[in-house]
Amino acid sequence: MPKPMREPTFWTLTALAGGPQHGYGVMREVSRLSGGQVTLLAGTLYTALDRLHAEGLVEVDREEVVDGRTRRYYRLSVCGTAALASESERLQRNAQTARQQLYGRSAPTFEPGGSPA
Amino acid sequence: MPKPMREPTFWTLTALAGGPQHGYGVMREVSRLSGGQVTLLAGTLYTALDRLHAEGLVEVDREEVVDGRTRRYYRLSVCGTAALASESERLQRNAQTARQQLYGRSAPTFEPGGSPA
DNA sequence: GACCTATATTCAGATCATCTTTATATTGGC
DNA sequence: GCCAATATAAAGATGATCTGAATATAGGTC
Repeated sequence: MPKPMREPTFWTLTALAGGPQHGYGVMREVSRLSGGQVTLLAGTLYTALDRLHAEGLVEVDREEVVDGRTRRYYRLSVCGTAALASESERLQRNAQTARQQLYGRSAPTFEPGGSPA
Repeated sequence: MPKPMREPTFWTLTALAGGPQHGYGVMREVSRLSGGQVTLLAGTLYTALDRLHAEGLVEVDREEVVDGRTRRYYRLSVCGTAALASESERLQRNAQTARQQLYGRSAPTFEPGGSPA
Protein backbone atom coordinates (compact mmCIF):
# COMPACT_ATOMS: atom_id res chain seq x y z
CA MET A 1 0.00 0.00 0.00
CA PRO A 2 1.57 3.26 -1.12
CA LYS A 3 1.80 6.18 1.26
CA PRO A 4 -1.22 8.50 1.28
CA MET A 5 -0.80 11.55 -0.95
CA ARG A 6 -0.72 15.06 0.37
CA GLU A 7 -3.22 17.52 -0.95
CA PRO A 8 -1.11 19.43 -3.51
CA THR A 9 0.13 16.11 -4.96
CA PHE A 10 -3.41 14.78 -5.21
CA TRP A 11 -4.71 17.94 -6.92
CA THR A 12 -1.77 18.08 -9.32
CA LEU A 13 -2.46 14.54 -10.51
CA THR A 14 -6.20 15.21 -10.60
CA ALA A 15 -5.68 18.24 -12.82
CA LEU A 16 -3.42 16.27 -15.18
CA ALA A 17 -6.01 13.47 -15.36
CA GLY A 18 -8.03 15.85 -17.56
CA GLY A 19 -5.20 16.01 -20.09
CA PRO A 20 -1.68 17.42 -20.46
CA GLN A 21 -1.04 20.78 -18.81
CA HIS A 22 1.88 23.03 -18.01
CA GLY A 23 2.61 24.18 -14.46
CA TYR A 24 0.66 27.38 -14.54
CA GLY A 25 -2.22 25.61 -16.28
CA VAL A 26 -2.31 23.04 -13.46
CA MET A 27 -2.62 25.87 -10.95
CA ARG A 28 -5.60 27.35 -12.80
CA GLU A 29 -7.21 23.95 -13.30
CA VAL A 30 -6.93 23.05 -9.61
CA SER A 31 -8.54 26.32 -8.66
CA ARG A 32 -11.38 25.64 -11.10
CA LEU A 33 -11.87 21.98 -10.09
CA SER A 34 -12.00 22.83 -6.41
CA GLY A 35 -14.44 25.67 -6.92
CA GLY A 36 -11.78 28.15 -5.84
CA GLN A 37 -11.25 26.35 -2.52
CA VAL A 38 -7.74 25.13 -3.31
CA THR A 39 -4.91 27.38 -4.49
CA LEU A 40 -1.65 25.65 -5.34
CA LEU A 41 1.38 27.76 -4.48
CA ALA A 42 3.99 28.10 -7.20
CA GLY A 43 6.82 26.81 -5.01
CA THR A 44 4.83 23.74 -3.99
CA LEU A 45 3.62 22.96 -7.49
CA TYR A 46 6.92 23.03 -9.36
CA THR A 47 8.64 21.10 -6.58
CA ALA A 48 5.85 18.52 -6.70
CA LEU A 49 6.06 18.28 -10.49
CA ASP A 50 9.83 17.63 -10.29
CA ARG A 51 9.30 14.97 -7.65
CA LEU A 52 6.42 13.30 -9.49
CA HIS A 53 8.53 13.26 -12.64
CA ALA A 54 11.43 11.64 -10.77
CA GLU A 55 8.97 9.08 -9.36
CA GLY A 56 7.55 8.36 -12.81
CA LEU A 57 3.98 9.43 -12.02
CA VAL A 58 4.09 12.23 -14.60
CA GLU A 59 5.94 12.54 -17.90
CA VAL A 60 6.98 15.54 -19.96
CA ASP A 61 4.50 15.81 -22.82
CA ARG A 62 6.10 18.67 -24.79
CA GLU A 63 7.50 22.17 -24.47
CA GLU A 64 6.18 25.30 -26.06
CA VAL A 65 7.38 28.86 -26.14
CA VAL A 66 4.61 31.44 -26.04
CA ASP A 67 5.47 35.14 -25.91
CA GLY A 68 9.02 34.35 -24.86
CA ARG A 69 7.79 32.29 -21.91
CA THR A 70 8.53 28.57 -21.85
CA ARG A 71 5.66 26.22 -21.12
CA ARG A 72 6.56 22.68 -20.10
CA TYR A 73 3.56 20.38 -20.49
CA TYR A 74 3.25 17.29 -18.30
CA ARG A 75 0.91 14.33 -18.59
CA LEU A 76 -0.04 11.46 -16.27
CA SER A 77 1.94 8.28 -16.83
CA VAL A 78 0.27 4.88 -16.60
CA CYS A 79 1.65 4.64 -13.06
CA GLY A 80 0.34 8.10 -12.23
CA THR A 81 -3.12 7.23 -13.50
CA ALA A 82 -3.16 4.05 -11.44
CA ALA A 83 -1.87 5.90 -8.38
CA LEU A 84 -4.61 8.53 -8.64
CA ALA A 85 -7.30 5.92 -9.17
CA SER A 86 -6.07 4.00 -6.13
CA GLU A 87 -5.87 7.16 -4.06
CA SER A 88 -9.38 8.30 -4.97
CA GLU A 89 -10.76 4.91 -3.95
CA ARG A 90 -8.90 5.13 -0.67
CA LEU A 91 -10.30 8.61 -0.01
CA GLN A 92 -13.77 7.32 -0.80
CA ARG A 93 -13.40 4.47 1.72
CA ASN A 94 -11.95 6.79 4.36
CA ALA A 95 -14.83 9.24 3.99
CA GLN A 96 -17.30 6.37 4.18
CA THR A 97 -15.70 4.98 7.33
CA ALA A 98 -15.72 8.36 9.06
CA ARG A 99 -19.37 8.89 8.15
CA GLN A 100 -20.31 5.48 9.51
CA GLN A 101 -18.52 6.22 12.77
CA LEU A 102 -20.13 9.66 13.03
CA TYR A 103 -23.69 8.91 12.01
CA GLY A 104 -24.11 5.29 12.95
CA ARG A 105 -23.49 2.08 11.12
CA SER A 106 -26.44 2.57 8.74
CA ALA A 107 -25.69 5.53 6.47
CA PRO A 108 -23.68 4.87 3.33
CA THR A 109 -23.35 7.45 0.54
CA PHE A 110 -27.03 8.22 0.63
CA GLU A 111 -29.70 6.36 2.60
CA PRO A 112 -30.62 3.15 0.74
CA GLY A 113 -34.31 3.18 1.64
CA GLY A 114 -34.99 6.28 3.67
CA SER A 115 -33.48 7.48 6.92
CA PRO A 116 -33.56 4.89 9.74
CA ALA A 117 -35.57 7.28 11.96
CA MET B 1 -11.30 26.45 5.25
CA PRO B 2 -9.21 24.47 7.75
CA LYS B 3 -6.04 22.74 6.62
CA PRO B 4 -6.49 19.20 5.34
CA MET B 5 -5.83 16.53 7.94
CA ARG B 6 -3.02 14.05 7.67
CA GLU B 7 -3.88 10.39 7.77
CA PRO B 8 -3.04 9.54 11.40
CA THR B 9 -5.02 12.58 12.58
CA PHE B 10 -8.01 11.60 10.47
CA TRP B 11 -7.97 8.01 11.71
CA THR B 12 -7.55 9.05 15.33
CA LEU B 13 -10.65 11.25 15.15
CA THR B 14 -12.53 8.58 13.20
CA ALA B 15 -11.79 5.99 15.87
CA LEU B 16 -12.94 8.36 18.63
CA ALA B 17 -16.16 9.10 16.70
CA GLY B 18 -17.28 5.62 17.78
CA GLY B 19 -17.00 6.57 21.46
CA PRO B 20 -14.32 7.37 24.06
CA GLN B 21 -11.12 5.36 23.82
CA HIS B 22 -7.65 5.38 25.33
CA GLY B 23 -4.52 5.59 23.16
CA TYR B 24 -3.92 1.91 22.77
CA GLY B 25 -7.63 1.36 22.13
CA VAL B 26 -7.49 3.92 19.32
CA MET B 27 -4.62 1.99 17.75
CA ARG B 28 -6.61 -1.25 17.80
CA GLU B 29 -9.78 0.46 16.55
CA VAL B 30 -7.97 2.09 13.62
CA SER B 31 -6.51 -1.24 12.62
CA ARG B 32 -9.99 -2.79 12.77
CA LEU B 33 -11.76 0.05 10.93
CA SER B 34 -9.21 0.05 8.12
CA GLY B 35 -9.34 -3.70 7.70
CA GLY B 36 -5.76 -3.97 8.90
CA GLN B 37 -4.54 -1.54 6.21
CA VAL B 38 -3.60 1.25 8.62
CA THR B 39 -1.36 0.81 11.66
CA LEU B 40 -0.92 3.87 13.84
CA LEU B 41 2.57 4.06 15.35
CA ALA B 42 2.73 4.74 19.07
CA GLY B 43 4.91 7.81 18.69
CA THR B 44 2.61 9.34 16.10
CA LEU B 45 -0.58 8.56 18.00
CA TYR B 46 0.32 9.98 21.40
CA THR B 47 1.88 13.07 19.82
CA ALA B 48 -1.29 13.56 17.78
CA LEU B 49 -3.50 13.07 20.83
CA ASP B 50 -1.55 15.76 22.72
CA ARG B 51 -1.82 18.15 19.78
CA LEU B 52 -5.53 17.46 19.22
CA HIS B 53 -6.13 18.04 22.91
CA ALA B 54 -4.27 21.35 22.78
CA GLU B 55 -6.34 22.32 19.72
CA GLY B 56 -9.58 21.37 21.47
CA LEU B 57 -10.61 18.66 19.02
CA VAL B 58 -10.46 15.96 21.68
CA GLU B 59 -11.11 16.08 25.42
CA VAL B 60 -10.01 13.85 28.28
CA ASP B 61 -12.96 11.64 29.16
CA ARG B 62 -11.57 9.86 32.21
CA GLU B 63 -8.57 7.92 33.51
CA GLU B 64 -8.51 4.33 34.64
CA VAL B 65 -5.83 2.15 36.16
CA VAL B 66 -5.93 -1.48 35.03
CA ASP B 67 -3.23 -3.89 36.17
CA GLY B 68 -1.02 -1.01 37.23
CA ARG B 69 -1.22 0.55 33.75
CA THR B 70 -2.86 3.92 33.37
CA ARG B 71 -5.43 4.33 30.63
CA ARG B 72 -6.31 7.87 29.59
CA TYR B 73 -9.60 7.94 27.72
CA TYR B 74 -10.26 10.67 25.16
CA ARG B 75 -13.48 11.67 23.44
CA LEU B 76 -14.30 13.89 20.46
CA SER B 77 -15.26 17.45 21.40
CA VAL B 78 -18.03 19.26 19.54
CA CYS B 79 -15.32 20.96 17.49
CA GLY B 80 -13.64 17.62 16.81
CA THR B 81 -16.89 16.09 15.63
CA ALA B 82 -17.52 19.04 13.31
CA ALA B 83 -13.95 18.92 12.03
CA LEU B 84 -14.22 15.22 11.20
CA ALA B 85 -17.60 15.68 9.50
CA SER B 86 -16.20 18.53 7.43
CA GLU B 87 -13.08 16.54 6.56
CA SER B 88 -15.04 13.47 5.50
CA GLU B 89 -17.17 15.60 3.18
CA ARG B 90 -14.05 17.15 1.72
CA LEU B 91 -12.53 13.70 1.11
CA GLN B 92 -15.74 12.62 -0.55
CA ARG B 93 -15.69 15.62 -2.90
CA ASN B 94 -11.99 15.12 -3.66
CA ALA B 95 -12.52 11.46 -4.53
CA GLN B 96 -15.48 12.40 -6.70
CA THR B 97 -13.49 15.08 -8.54
CA ALA B 98 -10.59 12.73 -9.23
CA ARG B 99 -12.98 10.06 -10.51
CA GLN B 100 -14.66 12.51 -12.84
CA GLN B 101 -11.31 13.60 -14.22
CA LEU B 102 -10.17 10.01 -14.64
CA TYR B 103 -13.28 8.38 -16.03
CA GLY B 104 -15.06 11.23 -17.72
CA ARG B 105 -17.63 13.71 -16.52
CA SER B 106 -20.41 11.13 -16.22
CA ALA B 107 -19.69 8.80 -13.30
CA PRO B 108 -20.70 10.05 -9.84
CA THR B 109 -20.84 7.78 -6.77
CA PHE B 110 -23.26 5.48 -8.47
CA GLU B 111 -25.11 6.19 -11.67
CA PRO B 112 -28.28 8.21 -10.91
CA GLY B 113 -30.45 6.55 -13.52
CA GLY B 114 -28.46 3.72 -15.02
CA SER B 115 -25.08 3.71 -16.71
CA PRO B 116 -24.76 6.18 -19.60
CA ALA B 117 -23.76 3.34 -21.93
C1' DG C 1 15.07 -18.57 34.11
C1' DA C 2 15.13 -16.30 29.69
C1' DC C 3 12.47 -14.68 26.01
C1' DC C 4 8.69 -12.96 23.47
C1' DT C 5 4.10 -10.85 22.85
C1' DA C 6 0.42 -7.84 24.30
C1' DT C 7 -0.81 -3.92 26.93
C1' DA C 8 0.07 1.22 27.79
C1' DT C 9 2.55 5.51 27.49
C1' DT C 10 6.55 8.79 26.61
C1' DC C 11 10.36 11.14 24.38
C1' DA C 12 14.34 12.42 21.28
C1' DG C 13 15.87 12.86 16.62
C1' DA C 14 15.30 12.36 11.53
C1' DT C 15 12.59 12.81 7.39
C1' DC C 16 10.26 15.25 3.85
C1' DA C 17 6.30 17.48 1.57
C1' DT C 18 4.61 21.75 1.99
C1' DC C 19 4.87 26.73 2.95
C1' DT C 20 7.14 31.14 2.57
C1' DT C 21 9.66 34.29 0.19
C1' DT C 22 12.30 35.94 -3.35
C1' DA C 23 14.06 36.33 -8.06
C1' DT C 24 13.59 36.56 -13.08
C1' DA C 25 11.14 37.91 -17.49
C1' DT C 26 7.25 39.33 -20.71
C1' DT C 27 2.72 41.38 -21.79
C1' DG C 28 -1.01 44.50 -21.02
C1' DG C 29 -4.04 47.72 -18.34
C1' DC C 30 -4.44 52.05 -15.65
C1' DG D 1 5.72 54.05 -13.68
C1' DC D 2 3.15 50.66 -11.27
C1' DC D 3 0.47 46.66 -10.81
C1' DA D 4 -1.54 42.19 -12.29
C1' DA D 5 -1.29 38.02 -14.96
C1' DT D 6 1.66 34.67 -17.06
C1' DA D 7 5.55 31.27 -16.33
C1' DT D 8 9.27 29.05 -13.84
C1' DA D 9 12.99 28.37 -10.20
C1' DA D 10 15.29 28.02 -5.84
C1' DA D 11 16.52 28.77 -0.83
C1' DG D 12 15.08 28.37 3.93
C1' DA D 13 11.46 27.48 7.57
C1' DT D 14 7.71 24.74 9.35
C1' DG D 15 5.55 20.82 11.33
C1' DA D 16 3.20 16.28 11.28
C1' DT D 17 4.80 11.98 10.80
C1' DC D 18 8.29 8.30 11.20
C1' DT D 19 11.97 5.86 13.61
C1' DG D 20 13.64 3.90 17.48
C1' DA D 21 14.18 3.38 22.16
C1' DA D 22 12.84 3.43 27.04
C1' DT D 23 9.71 2.02 30.93
C1' DA D 24 6.53 -1.34 33.21
C1' DT D 25 3.18 -5.34 34.03
C1' DA D 26 1.12 -9.85 32.77
C1' DG D 27 1.00 -14.18 30.40
C1' DG D 28 2.75 -17.82 27.44
C1' DT D 29 6.51 -20.85 25.96
C1' DC D 30 10.97 -23.23 25.51
